Amino acid sequence: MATIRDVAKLAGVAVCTVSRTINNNQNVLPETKEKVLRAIKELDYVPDELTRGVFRKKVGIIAMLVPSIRHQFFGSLAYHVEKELYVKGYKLMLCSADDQMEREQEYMRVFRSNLVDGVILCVTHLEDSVYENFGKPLVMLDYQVNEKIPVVVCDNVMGGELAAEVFIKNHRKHVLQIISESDKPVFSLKRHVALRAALEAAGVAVRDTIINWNQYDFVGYQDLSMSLLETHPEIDGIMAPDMPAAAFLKAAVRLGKRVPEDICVVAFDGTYLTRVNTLQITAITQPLDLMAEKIVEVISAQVDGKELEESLYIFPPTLTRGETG
Amino acid sequence: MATIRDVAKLAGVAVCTVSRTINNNQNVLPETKEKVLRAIKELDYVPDELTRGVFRKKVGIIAMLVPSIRHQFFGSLAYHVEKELYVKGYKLMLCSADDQMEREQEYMRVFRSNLVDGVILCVTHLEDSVYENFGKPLVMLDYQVNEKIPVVVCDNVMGGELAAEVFIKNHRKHVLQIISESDKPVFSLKRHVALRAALEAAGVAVRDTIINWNQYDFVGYQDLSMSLLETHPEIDGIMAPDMPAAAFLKAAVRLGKRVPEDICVVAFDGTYLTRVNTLQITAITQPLDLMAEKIVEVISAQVDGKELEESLYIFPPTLTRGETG
DNA sequence: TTGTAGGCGTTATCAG
DNA sequence: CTGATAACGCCTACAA
Repeated sequence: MATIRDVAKLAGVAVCTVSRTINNNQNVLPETKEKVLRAIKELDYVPDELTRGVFRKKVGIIAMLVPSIRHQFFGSLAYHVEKELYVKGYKLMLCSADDQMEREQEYMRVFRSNLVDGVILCVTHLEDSVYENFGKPLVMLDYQVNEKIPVVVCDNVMGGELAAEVFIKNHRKHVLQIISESDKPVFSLKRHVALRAALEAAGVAVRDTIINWNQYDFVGYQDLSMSLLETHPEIDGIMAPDMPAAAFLKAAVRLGKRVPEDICVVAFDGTYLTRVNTLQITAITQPLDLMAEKIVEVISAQVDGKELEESLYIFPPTLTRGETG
Repeated sequence: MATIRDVAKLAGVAVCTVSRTINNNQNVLPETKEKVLRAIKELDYVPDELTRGVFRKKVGIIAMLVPSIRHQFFGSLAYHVEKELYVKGYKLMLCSADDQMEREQEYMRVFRSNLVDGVILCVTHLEDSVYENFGKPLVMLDYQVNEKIPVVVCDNVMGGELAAEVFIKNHRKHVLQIISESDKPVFSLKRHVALRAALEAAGVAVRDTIINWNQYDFVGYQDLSMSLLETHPEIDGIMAPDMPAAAFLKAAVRLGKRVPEDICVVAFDGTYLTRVNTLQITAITQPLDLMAEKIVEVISAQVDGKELEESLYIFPPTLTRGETG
């Protein structure tokens, strides 16, 4: 790999002239510039972004840490985030904690070593102090450590209420909600509180099942849903994230239940997992494109040293009517 | 952010002593080491991996360029790749070309700027010379430029034949295969040649529909499948990648066709998209875990300057019997 | 065992 | 407009 020195030598100019040519382009005689560009082409020279990064204290990479790349929700979110980042000239470094705390910790360490300019955190199992003392631009998705660390999140209360409406309109009596276990007061818990409140006010019974994210893949959800529906045949409505929702739909159909007459399924998130099924699943859809836009706006503003006006950005979800409720 | 100098000052030693403490740990008096470690902790010092990278000419990051992060196939593959990379101490930088050549090109440029140690390429729309003159460790997934650039791929011929068997056993007469358009002689085309050969030998008619990856999302596939099945009611078998396969299944059911009696669906890839449906889709499953293992082995061997014994690694797919054929 | 000096590839400063 | 020179933060000789 050619260095800037090689280019300078070949072009017969000083190193800094090459540097100027690559960067500002100011104060370089057109013919000198021409010579330099020819040498660059000749040597197939590409500036070392690593070294540049050392100097500028900025590499142009934003990291995004997710529980697992496999989850379609994060795949979709990452898709939109990457798109927005690209427009601003950043590259995305997508990292998967693989649902392990140890790896989450290791990644947080790596992020602090200047390999990235900022971090989008979709997973927050570590101690608050880790985030408080992180020392680099941060955006979180489901948990607010303090007012200094911005959060972009969908309006979970509204989401829970939208779901409740669906169940009420369908005259449900026993609704089951699948709750992801959490060691912290994350925003997504609010949807469950809201759903319960709205349903109980309407005289509907609500049952909670708490699950561990890292314990289930689709097959696991399938087993869980089968046994739950068998044990509790009274259940006539379910709210769950997309993947478990699909599993419950599958289980319900297998058990001979009619959908939506016997059982309603409402998926929370609304990725295309809710559409691939023969029956389209009714969903509370998070506006991932808008959220991604805000996430990128917030993280890049911080990288540029700007002050943020708010620290909490809430986006309303929408109800996507499907055939399951 | 504290630098190595701050640590040295606080610990009352020279900079290089700190460096040695962080790295080798050789030839440092236990008590000196102790002092240094205390200072590191005190200052919450994290070495600047950027600078280290400049020196070592290695950053510990491997990039993976995919057509689009949204595609579950690449999400799953990335999941396994990341897992293997992590074990070897590498971080993954997952990049999405978003099905645009321009972005593919831009990423290839960035990759050469030393921000990554090697690249896993799942998308290869550029001129061969770009890959030939890349100058960094490379692994490709579906296209062999030359014998110097290693390829990890699933046995597409075998995959096509496995699919053909399914159709033949089900006594199909008119099979449709969905082919991704390609400007290059990629390996995945072989599955279609193999399927056609095997089916025609058995007297089964084969129809091809060529699609453009970047033209369809699930809704697009749904429209396509609907119109194709309506226009060609004689079709009684379909081979397609997971997502279009799911779309065809949905369309078939909507059109009142019985599955698998009236129409068989075989998905190629076998990600969990084939499992979330009420009917599990029969699939030709690529061994992504094994492939990822090999990919990482091959890329890291190159980063370490080792010579590769082979340049083509082919993995047999397996037939996952579902309920659609 | 520890410290000093020089270099990695760039860029900014300040002469010329 | 262009060229030395120092600096970024770290690491490896080589010297002490």
